[in-house]
Amino acid sequence: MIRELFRENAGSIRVKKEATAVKNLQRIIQAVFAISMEKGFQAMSMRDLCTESGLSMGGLYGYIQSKEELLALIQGQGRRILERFLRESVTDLTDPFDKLAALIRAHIYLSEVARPWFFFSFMESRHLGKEDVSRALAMEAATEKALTDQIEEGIAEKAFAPCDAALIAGLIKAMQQDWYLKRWKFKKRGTSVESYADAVIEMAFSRLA
Amino acid sequence: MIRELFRENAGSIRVKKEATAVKNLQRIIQAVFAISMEKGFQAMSMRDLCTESGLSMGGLYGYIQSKEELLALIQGQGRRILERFLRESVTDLTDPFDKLAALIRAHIYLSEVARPWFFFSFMESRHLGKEDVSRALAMEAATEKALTDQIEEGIAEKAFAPCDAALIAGLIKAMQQDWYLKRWKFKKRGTSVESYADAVIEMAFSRLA
DNA sequence: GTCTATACGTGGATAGAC
DNA sequence: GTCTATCCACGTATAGAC
Repeated sequence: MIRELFRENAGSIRVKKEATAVKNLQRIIQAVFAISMEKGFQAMSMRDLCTESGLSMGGLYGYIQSKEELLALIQGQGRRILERFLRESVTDLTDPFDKLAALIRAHIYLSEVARPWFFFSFMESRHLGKEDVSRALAMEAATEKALTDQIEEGIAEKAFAPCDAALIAGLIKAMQQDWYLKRWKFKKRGTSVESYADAVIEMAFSRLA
Repeated sequence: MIRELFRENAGSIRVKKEATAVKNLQRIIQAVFAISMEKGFQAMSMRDLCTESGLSMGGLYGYIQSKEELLALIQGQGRRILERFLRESVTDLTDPFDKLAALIRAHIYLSEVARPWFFFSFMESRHLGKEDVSRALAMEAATEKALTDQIEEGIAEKAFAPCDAALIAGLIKAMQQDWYLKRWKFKKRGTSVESYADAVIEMAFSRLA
């Protein structure tokens, strides 16, 4: 995953030895997540990042060209994760309820696995450059559209009751998002990712049945 | 509202003439919301704030003691709004469905009226001092508990089907929050606050019936 | 490839005139 | 009560040694 990121950005990374570069990029990105989770990306100084990642200022700047570019880099990585997810989430299920459930569940599980990125992206993507903001919004719209399409398909097959599919999709998405936005809450309560996904699915099914 | 804020913080505000102080505080807070909405509180420099609010650096510091204190000030104001809301949201309705609907609706309407604060608070409260973070979390828990209690009451009266009230309350809250977190989306689609609240209520009712 | 040292700008905050 | 001018610390980014 980081390897891909290295290859795609090889042009702007001064360090050429792949093994070293991948190892350090990994540390840098993890450090960014750790610090941003606590104080936010804007408040993170490059000195903070050096301390946390174990690199020096000079070393760090061998991997990025500016703090802003670092933001875009991480954003890009996440976009790739999501794009792959959207491509691969086409299942061989046929029942509309099963298909919708699979879609809801897959997204929640993905956000559990890649939670640092989801959280980071939600909080920081507003601060990107104009172009990257549009791309982030496009990804957001795409995930929501996957839900909308699925609901409309179910309505067309008369499996779901007629309703405003886009509106319902938005509500489902809001519930999905809460899983990575409020993790501290769920952790405290001991809610598992499985039971949370089940709860969202049950809520959606009640509404659509 | 700003008047209250002035009186509660009179000790740390150098300007003593109420009319002037209230007017300027109003401008300062609006400016903070405007800038933070775009680039975030951390990225907002005090010079940005001066330009936007129309005050000079010296003038500005007659109202606050530090940038950090400004954050706490705004946070405190919002907390008062929410506290008052929670006190006043006790209705004279008796039907569990009606009571729950009223609670859901009231919160969404409040977040529509005081949207800048809700959005700001969601995005920036993590960056407060330890003590203020706890207070913010406590408010969050309180609003969710109001929902939980209402659901449990309905279950006890056999109006709602038995379920994990806290989990359902969390899902409802997630949907409520989406209204102020994704306003651009709803604006683009032309979704009205009334129809959004209706949609959330319908979703909740389907699940609980 | 990585470090240390440093340049240069901007940040928050204040002193003192008006 | 408000402004202008200024202080000093810290921010990002780079140059050059190793």
